[in-house]
Amino acid sequence: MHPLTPLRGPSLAALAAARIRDAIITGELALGEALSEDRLASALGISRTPVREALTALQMQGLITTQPQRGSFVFDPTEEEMAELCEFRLVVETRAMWLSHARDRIRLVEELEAAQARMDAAIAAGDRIGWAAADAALHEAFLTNCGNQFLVQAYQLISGRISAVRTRLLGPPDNQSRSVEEHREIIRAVAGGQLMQAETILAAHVMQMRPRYRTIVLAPRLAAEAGRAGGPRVRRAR
Amino acid sequence: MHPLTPLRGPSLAALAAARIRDAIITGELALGEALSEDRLASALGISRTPVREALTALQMQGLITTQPQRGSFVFDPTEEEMAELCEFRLVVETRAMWLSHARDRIRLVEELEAAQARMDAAIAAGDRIGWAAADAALHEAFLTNCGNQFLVQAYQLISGRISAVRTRLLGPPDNQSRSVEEHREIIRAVAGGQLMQAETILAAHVMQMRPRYRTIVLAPRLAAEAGRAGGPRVRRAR
DNA sequence: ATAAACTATATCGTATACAATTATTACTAT
DNA sequence: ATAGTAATAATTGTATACGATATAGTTTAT
Repeated sequence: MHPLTPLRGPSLAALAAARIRDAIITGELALGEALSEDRLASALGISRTPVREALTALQMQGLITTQPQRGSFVFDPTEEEMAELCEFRLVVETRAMWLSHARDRIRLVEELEAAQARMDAAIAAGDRIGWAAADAALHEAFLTNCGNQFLVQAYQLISGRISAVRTRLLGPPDNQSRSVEEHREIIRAVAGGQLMQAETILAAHVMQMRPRYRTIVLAPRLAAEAGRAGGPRVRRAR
Repeated sequence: MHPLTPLRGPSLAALAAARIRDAIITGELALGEALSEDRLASALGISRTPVREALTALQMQGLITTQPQRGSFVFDPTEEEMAELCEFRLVVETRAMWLSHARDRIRLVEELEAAQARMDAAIAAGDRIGWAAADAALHEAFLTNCGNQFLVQAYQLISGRISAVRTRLLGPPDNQSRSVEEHREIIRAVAGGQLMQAETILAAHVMQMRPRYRTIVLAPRLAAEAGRAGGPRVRRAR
């Protein structure tokens, strides 16, 4: 295939970015949590320089916000931002679905089904992180072969945030079966060439994230704050 | 309006990013040209640290590419990449036009006409850079009030590259009047609520960039290389 | 003359040190 | 007790130094 593999080790900055990104997505770092360059550097066993580079990269992906002389904070969307996020996500995913289907629908369906299989396995094993990862992979399957690198980049602009929020919403088992069933329906529609129908289901599926975010993430937080009995007080962005 | 203005000076890294970005857009730095962190730092009178930060930011905007241990290079799109760039640009601009029109069409038309006026003035004054800037402002007017920050971010993913290429295409005076006339038609259609028509003109207008890029940028370069009489040999990415 | 090996230079990647800014705490006066 | 103030700690922003790697030029052997 390729003439010769690159064979270059990733830089510490890239490794740090990947590691921190993972920590945010899996929930190891909480939404809104303050990040100290010093502590991150110590924790990762490297100096602050590559950590800073990683943080600027993560900032571009919207996973953190940095305030001058104050610190960096894990992103922490309001409900309105969540709505915009979903809206944008839907635009990009939908367009990518059409492009991808037009280019190579066999491959598209294959990848969708592969992700679906991984998801089933993760659910059966009770692996929540694996489930979330497979969910992300399923939706990203629309992008991988859409043929426009800029559409992919546009999706990367939000995919991290989507993944991070998704992890936090993997709660109520009653939603599991529903979500799984919607995925199946989407795949079935795409495989059958019923893209308009797939679009409809996809829209409903994607837009569910907003109310669920409010119920599962925002509401408990407000309740805790009202009762002043909130857990450990964390430094947050304002 | 705002409770209190931030009143914080921008960091050296931000200043450097803006300065280098400007140099790329105005043509002070050539497409494909090699950039040395050391030389940039000396030229800007700062250390390498903020320069590196600026370069990572510019890389995210697609204005440069960085190769490990080799250097950074100003972006230098192939014709295919240029086509994808235009395609994506059209998708985003069109969608933003509809959203913006629905939200506040009065303001949209105002901003379009303001940019148009700036453009006329720049052309009359023979200010090519000013012309290009006004052209960019006109198209960005669709974005500024579309109400979705992520659409704006998606546009920023490519707007720098678009601006940089535009500067290089400001050549043949015969295209000037045509481009100006198209802008007028777009504004007229938007003001009249004829968005479908505006979309059609916008599509033609945006897509012209690809063939013009081939003719004005790519073709002369190939000719020079064939004759081996090319100007000063510059280090380029491979 | 050509190709291979070696040296020198340029460039980036990372660590560390210091300065500037912000937040927190302790303290004092009312 | 509360508001204001000064001292302290924590944090980022920038500069500098050093090592690692890639490129270019030079030398040498065939």
